[in-house]
Amino acid sequence: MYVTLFNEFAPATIVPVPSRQQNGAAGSPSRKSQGAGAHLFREGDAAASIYEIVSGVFRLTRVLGNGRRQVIAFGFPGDTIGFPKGACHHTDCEAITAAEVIVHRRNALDTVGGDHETHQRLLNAALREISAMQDHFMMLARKSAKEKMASFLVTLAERNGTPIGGYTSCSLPMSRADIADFLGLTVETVSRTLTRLRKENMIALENPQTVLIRDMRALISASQVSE
Amino acid sequence: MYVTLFNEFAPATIVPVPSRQQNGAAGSPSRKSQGAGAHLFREGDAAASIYEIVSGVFRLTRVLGNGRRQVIAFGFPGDTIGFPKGACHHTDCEAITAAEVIVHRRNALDTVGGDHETHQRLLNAALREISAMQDHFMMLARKSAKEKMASFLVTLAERNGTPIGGYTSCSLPMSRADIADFLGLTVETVSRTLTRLRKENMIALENPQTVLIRDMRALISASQVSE
DNA sequence: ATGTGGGTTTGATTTAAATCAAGTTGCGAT
DNA sequence: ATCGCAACTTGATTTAAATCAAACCCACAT
Repeated sequence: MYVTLFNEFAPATIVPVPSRQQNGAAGSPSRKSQGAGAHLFREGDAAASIYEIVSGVFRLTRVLGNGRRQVIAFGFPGDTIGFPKGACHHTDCEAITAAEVIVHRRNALDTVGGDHETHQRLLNAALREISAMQDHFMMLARKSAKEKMASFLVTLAERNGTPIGGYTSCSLPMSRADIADFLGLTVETVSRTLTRLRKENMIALENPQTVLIRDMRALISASQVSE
Repeated sequence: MYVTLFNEFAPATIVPVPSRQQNGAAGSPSRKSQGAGAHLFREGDAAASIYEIVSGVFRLTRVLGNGRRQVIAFGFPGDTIGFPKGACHHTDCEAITAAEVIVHRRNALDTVGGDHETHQRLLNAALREISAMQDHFMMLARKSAKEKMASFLVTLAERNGTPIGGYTSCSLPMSRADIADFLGLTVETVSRTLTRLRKENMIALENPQTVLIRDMRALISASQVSE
């Protein structure tokens, strides 16, 4: 089994499950803190728990033979990271900021006698995830660097942004390399594309980790595949 | 809800479910024949059934604003195509050869009182699918045209190939355009890459729709990300 | 205060794949 | 047979992004 991470913008693998599941035979959930850079788990680890992100941001990656790496998804507070599929993880999961998670034992999932409703929720989450991943296919295969970058910022803003005046401010907790490996680009291209969006007055960079979206309409239209 | 198609090589959305589910309250499955080019369903259609492919090959696609198209997966006999996620399909599904499917009503899935084991199987299938899709991310984002093409042929051969002497013969029921839209390339690049693999003696083209894999070892090594 | 080094930006150049543009090939219809 | 057409292949050229290379910026440690 293998559920990983699901949210709107992440293509992928973060399951937003309303916080509950305190009771029942599933065992009591416990809290866990993670420093920035600490791994929640690694590819190949036995998968025994499902984590609910309370605070902080996580990054899910897969590594390819040589150096090539694919960032599968980013996980934000409210997302849940779980992992069925055999018994071991297929991705690395690392906190990119200090973070806190709630740990649920995953027994409830594989026992056939387990919680029916939990099952249902998990299945729905997995299916939503699949749909989101299909969108990300388009992104990776058919979008230009500018379209990718704009899409990324738009979804990040929807998820993470705070309104400032008429604008939206949005922090980029992940490095340029992470963004590049998520979008299938290089750091240089990510950087260049950001400056390009800046020069076109769609965004401003308050500092390298904070973008101000100055023209959401234009950004959204740039995120769509151009004619 | 939204399960679509899952198999090994398809990144995506074809669920290989052992043929059963004849009994129970789910309603009796019926057969359906499809001519080549006929749609099993379209994006936006209400999703009421799950289909099991008996014969033929299907193509699952998503379309982007202008002409850009992404082929999400190909479905072969033994694969099952289903569709939760709200109540409507998020992809087009078209038979690319004459085909036959078994139709299962999908009631069993959303009813909480439904078949527990079916649920479990579906969830597992979805999770396997997610894992496969993550691999396809790598493919789309990080592989060269040659690596993509080689990967495609290798998985197609595993799934579909028939041994001929020491070689493996493999039919390509889909058009070059389908392959291109699956791999995130253009038709021209697909064609050129095939000739290149041919000139390197890894494959031969018996005719445009049939490849003979002459050196599987080399093809597999070409499918991996080069140093 | 002064290096040191990671992360980021910018610039010059190369390159893989896209695009533009003809040809083939094979097939089904007249 | 041969016409017309769609699918495929091949060739020439362009282009977006990668690569190679050098600064820049800033936090942090000496």
